[in-house]
Amino acid sequence: MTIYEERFSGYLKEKKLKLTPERHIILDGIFSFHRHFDVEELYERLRKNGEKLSRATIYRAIPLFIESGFIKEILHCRGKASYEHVFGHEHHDHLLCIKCGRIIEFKDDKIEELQDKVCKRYGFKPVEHRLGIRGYCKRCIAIAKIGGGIYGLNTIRNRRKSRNC
Amino acid sequence: MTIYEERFSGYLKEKKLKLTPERHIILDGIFSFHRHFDVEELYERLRKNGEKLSRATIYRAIPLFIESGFIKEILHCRGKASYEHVFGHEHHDHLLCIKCGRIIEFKDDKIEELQDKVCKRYGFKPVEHRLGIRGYCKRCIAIAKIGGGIYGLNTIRNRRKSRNC
DNA sequence: TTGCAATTGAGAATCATTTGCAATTAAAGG
DNA sequence: CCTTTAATTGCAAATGATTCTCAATTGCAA
Repeated sequence: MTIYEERFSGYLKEKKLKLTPERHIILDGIFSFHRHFDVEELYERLRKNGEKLSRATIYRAIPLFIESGFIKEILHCRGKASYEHVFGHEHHDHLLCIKCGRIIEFKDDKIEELQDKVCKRYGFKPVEHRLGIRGYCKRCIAIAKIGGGIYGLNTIRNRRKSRNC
Repeated sequence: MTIYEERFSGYLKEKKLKLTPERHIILDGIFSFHRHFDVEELYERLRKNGEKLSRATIYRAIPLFIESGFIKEILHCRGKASYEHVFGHEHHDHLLCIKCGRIIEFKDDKIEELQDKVCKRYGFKPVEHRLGIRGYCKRCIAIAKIGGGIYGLNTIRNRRKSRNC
């Protein structure tokens, strides 16, 4: 039993919830993959792995994983929620391209420090934080330059087409 | 013409977009209301005001307002996006107490600066950003010290009911 | 005034997420 | 092992925010 499994089963017991095979499968799926994921991706990955379970079960399990601190939701894009696992990983923040949807991770200790300072200033005990910057990524800027500038018509049209984030 | 109308019309012209009566109505609607709003609320408010325009037009205008820096998206809860206007208001970030729900606004220029630096590092052009720190506020920490601990069952249950927003 | 690309409204379409329900099952206590 | 019971599942239908389609309209540059 991995440390996550142990911790998760403890969490469930405490809440009088059941450790079902499905939840086990989902947990493994989450921790066997080290990138952002959304429900559909997770579902398909598990399916390809031969697992049998339904989307609904995953949707129903997500809040449990969030609440127990295993995953957290990161920025919404294209009307879809994305998650990443958190347990045992270093914290980082995100740049989200509102044109192509790309997510760039970054980490900046100075920013973290300043956040702690702010918390101290307010007598606030931080548990987690989320910093997301939306804008245009390098590649989309380059493409836009050919087509007439970052804020050209193309950009706006494309953003609309791609369900602006 | 108000200063935001002027600025918005400049923005549109630059992008070869049109300043339609509908966009004007939406702009006024946004700035005549000083709280968070979602599209449905804005739509109904304008309707009650006797304005004739469709939801679709509002949805289509939102990206323009975001991109031109007039509003920003503040949270996605239960599948719905909320916005607040920004123009003429200083930017601020949030401390969110996960026990009592209090929101404390703060501003830190140093953090903003560092964010810009990060963007430069990645060749990223920021449009807007969001920083939210979740944790426990001063008052709740004080209460917890007397009572039974920060993580009361109610807290956890309520968080689940509200879908971890 | 004209030409035309941008915009609009209305409702249909989309698509992620949620829910109702009947059948199944984990887990606690015999 | 057996029973009991509330939790869980899968499926499909429902929901609900957002986007799209398209014909008709309109802002605005020339």
